[in-house]
Amino acid sequence: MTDSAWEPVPRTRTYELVLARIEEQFLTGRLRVGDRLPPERELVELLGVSRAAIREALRVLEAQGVVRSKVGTGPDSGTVIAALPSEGLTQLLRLHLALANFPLADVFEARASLERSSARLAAEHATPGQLARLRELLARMDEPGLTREEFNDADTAFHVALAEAAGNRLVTDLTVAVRGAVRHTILGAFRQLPDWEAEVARLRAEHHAIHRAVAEADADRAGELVEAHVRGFHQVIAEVGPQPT
Amino acid sequence: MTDSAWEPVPRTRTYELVLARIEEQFLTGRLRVGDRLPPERELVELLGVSRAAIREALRVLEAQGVVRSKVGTGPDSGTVIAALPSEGLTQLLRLHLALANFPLADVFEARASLERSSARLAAEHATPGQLARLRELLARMDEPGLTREEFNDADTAFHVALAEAAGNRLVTDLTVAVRGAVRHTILGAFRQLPDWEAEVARLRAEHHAIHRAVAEADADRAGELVEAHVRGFHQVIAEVGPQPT
DNA sequence: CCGGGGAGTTTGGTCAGACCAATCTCGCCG
DNA sequence: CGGCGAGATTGGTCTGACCAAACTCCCCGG
Repeated sequence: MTDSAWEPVPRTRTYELVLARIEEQFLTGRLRVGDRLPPERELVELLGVSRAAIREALRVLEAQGVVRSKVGTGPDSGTVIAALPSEGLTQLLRLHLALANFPLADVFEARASLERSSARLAAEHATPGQLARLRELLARMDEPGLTREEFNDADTAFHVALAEAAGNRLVTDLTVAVRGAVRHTILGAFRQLPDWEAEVARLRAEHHAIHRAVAEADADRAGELVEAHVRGFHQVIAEVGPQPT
Repeated sequence: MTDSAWEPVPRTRTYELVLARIEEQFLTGRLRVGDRLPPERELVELLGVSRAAIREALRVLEAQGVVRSKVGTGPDSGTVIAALPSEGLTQLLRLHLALANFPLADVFEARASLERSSARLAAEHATPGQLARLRELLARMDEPGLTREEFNDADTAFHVALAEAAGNRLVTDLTVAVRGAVRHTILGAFRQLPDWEAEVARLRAEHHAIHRAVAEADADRAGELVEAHVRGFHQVIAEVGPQPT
């Protein structure tokens, strides 16, 4: 304990205190998803700080996907507690990706790991409805004449649906976020592909194989296939080189 | 395309426009980690918006771990681009955990998946220095008389070091974030354990086994051990029941 | 000549107060 | 009975001011 003795208390900013008060309401369960926060002007009186401080705190919560604000007097107006983690996660990942804090390879590595797990769980727990949803997205991707954007969005939806079938909300939101964060990168790479049709054919075949393994409840195979699918896709993206946004 | 036809453009708030401008600088590489943003008052003139709008945007970036602000005139004062994704991630996960958007089981499931991957990669790529770091943390955890908090922090550091040895920054930051987000929960559960000493002994043994597998470059075993370790720990935490913060 | 101690400057932090705009409520009038 | 408009509620934005931290730099005394 000789080092860092008497480290001074960091001056806390007002908006952080506001944030702490609000978080406290979450932890004690006094505020839950769907509830409305008091109006900003009321919080000013309750907490004894300026409206600017209140608003900065609310902006942070909004960026985290915790609240959503609307003007007006309606039942869903005002600032209400929402649960949109994937949006906040997406934005966060996207910025740090832009700042090159996360190499693209790391993102794909994480995807491979998470989605392998999703596929295994989905193979074990997927409901008929979830399997139908996967088939529906397979059909969508099989449609001829899709633009690269349309195909990618269906592709993303397929992987997200797989995560949903696994029944893990955190992994689902992470999947949504990661796909959202690299969307631009992927679309850029798609445009550079020497043979787009061949690539799409390969992706379609792999998706069908994954769906089959999941439908047959073969967790091991489903996991392996998804992992290989993600890695193979990364290979393709990496080969056309990093795209300037 | 019959539904949602003519969906109106959502009125964008000023601070979001500011955010977009700043993000643009990231994407084009004009602003990089370590650079300083113009002073708030200067941004007011550059972008033609009020200082409040600027500040709300900066708060968001700060919450995401993208910038860090300090008063004064020093070289590292002002608002500078930082790269602290784990802090933003931690806060985000913690709030959504508090709001019960993420069941604890989901968090542990994600951990199991990510850390299995980390262990495998670490077994393949760990440098001597990283292995030494792991040994150091093992020794720390072996010290007698540690408080539950001290043990948990060393435990967390061990798992983070493992992720670092795997060489994946995104996964490392996710690991830090997840551990930070459930720190309170874990400490609360620790206090309820019927036999703390026995549990610690088990954790120590498992950590040593993991380190051994990594040191011997046995990826398969390292992965299996970590996955089992995380699941077993979850079992213990879940058994003592959900703790009221 | 050297060094310490202000004064001044820069920069984020905070506040007060005002006005705008979207949206709903409710009662009046046709 | 129905529609429309006034008013209330609420977030969105701006202006302008002052505070406090932290550095720069120069002046004055040794």
